[in-house]
Amino acid sequence: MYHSELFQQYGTSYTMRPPHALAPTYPSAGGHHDSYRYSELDVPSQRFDGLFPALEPSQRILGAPPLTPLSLPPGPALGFGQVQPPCETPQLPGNVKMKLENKELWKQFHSIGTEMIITKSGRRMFPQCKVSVSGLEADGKYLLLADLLPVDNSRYKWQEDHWEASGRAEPRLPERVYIHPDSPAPGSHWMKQPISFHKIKLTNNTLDQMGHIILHSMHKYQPRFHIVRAQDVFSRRWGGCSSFTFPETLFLTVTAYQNEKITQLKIQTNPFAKGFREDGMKSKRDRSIRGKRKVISVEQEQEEEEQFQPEGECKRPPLYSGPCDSTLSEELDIGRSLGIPSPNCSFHPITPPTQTPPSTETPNPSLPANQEQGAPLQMSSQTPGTFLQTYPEPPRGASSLYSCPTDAAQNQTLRPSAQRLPSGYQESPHISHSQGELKIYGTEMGPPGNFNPPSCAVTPSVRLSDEPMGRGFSMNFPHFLPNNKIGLQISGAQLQRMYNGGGWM
DNA sequence: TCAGCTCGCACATTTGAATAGT
DNA sequence: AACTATTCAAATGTGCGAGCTG
Repeated sequence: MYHSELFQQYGTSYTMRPPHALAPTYPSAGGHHDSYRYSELDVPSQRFDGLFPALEPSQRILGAPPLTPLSLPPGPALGFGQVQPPCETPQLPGNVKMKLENKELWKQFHSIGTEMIITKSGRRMFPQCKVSVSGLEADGKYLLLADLLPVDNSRYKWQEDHWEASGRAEPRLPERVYIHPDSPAPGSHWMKQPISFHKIKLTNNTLDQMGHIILHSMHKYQPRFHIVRAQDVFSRRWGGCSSFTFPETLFLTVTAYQNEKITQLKIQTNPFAKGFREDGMKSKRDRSIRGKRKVISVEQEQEEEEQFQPEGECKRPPLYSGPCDSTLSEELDIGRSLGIPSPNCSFHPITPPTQTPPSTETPNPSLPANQEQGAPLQMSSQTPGTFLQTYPEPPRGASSLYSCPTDAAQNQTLRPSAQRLPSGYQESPHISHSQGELKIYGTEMGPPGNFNPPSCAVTPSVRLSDEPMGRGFSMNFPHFLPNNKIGLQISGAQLQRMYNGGGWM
């Protein structure tokens, strides 16, 4: 689920950080940048006046940034020269861990230099981002989010057999966040099976209206994952956030594959590219007979199944058996058969600067504790050989959590205005809306640990109410909120505070 | 001139509705 | 009537390659 599906009326551009952290500018190697403004992405400020009455319109820059409900820590190596305010986001417990499930496959790509196709209409990632989490409270509600961070300020070029930097990066694009469609869900739900982000789509269309993640071609990006705690079903406060990155998931964006090895590995491992395998219709060997349906023997099919289908793959996920996003397994562990060397790269925690940073670079002393510094994402002039050596092994015992202190005092000041809620919202069976608040709620909760949505898909927002849309909106999640069992509320005050750079509470 | 991008193509997979069977 | 299994078509996800563009 993209944020745009949750907050349609605001457009599709939401940043993961408060606007003062956004770079309306062009980051340079020195951490300073020239002013740059995406005028075509500006959103009329009056659209947000109801939500952020206290904000100066001048703060609303770069593609409707104010509307993020998710003010997360800025990424590493972003080149921002602006000091961040102290983060008030409470941390999740230290035992909250995230693991990259399909690490071996990622490593295979990473060893070559992962390339991701981006298209105007949006392209899924392969390998997909698939993680498992632990350490959550079984009955606590959490959101899982993902975004993509630019790794450095360089644009890259493929030179015969390797990537090398070739000039400055394009101006930053509005950062978007992918919200896992199961969100929010109890910790027991997130922990019971791997969580797949396979529905993330990447696009190079800066005017994309579909909510896909907008990236520049020929740039390096690092996926980042967030676990955000929603304190309880009806809470108006959210609390706790942990962010994670995995170095082997770093990739270069392209509109056409540059490295033939990547092409072959994608074809060999991606089920959707089966038709391009050596025994497929589009193989080089068989292109002359294109148009004729290939007859594959049963034995061949079985052989393929054994070779390429992962154990327990859900080829046709049964309905009502749990969220597909969490159970779909589309990737294949063929690393051993391919004999591709695995680089020494592993889970890379986003470590507070107070702890030993796994980076080889000097942490920016001006950065406060709420900024990630642990990920040594700077890469430049790399060859496939050096591609692997960017991430040293994190020190043992390094925290896997992003953390920052809680500001309890400010928490107490959060008093979302009840009058903003439409009349009768408490009786509404689905979602109420108003200028300042989105309220998705229900009256029943299943037993802890027994969360089991009937379908993986979150239907794009469907208008339910007869009220005029105006600045408010109404949504329904028929797949996700059967019998109104799950609730989520975002208050205008919370949004505003997050926009102002505050935390989650 | 050319690197990079767009678009249409063919093929494979996924998805869900329709239908049949129990 | 309810449930399960199967079939089938539409939707979607792939890489390829020709043509376009700046």
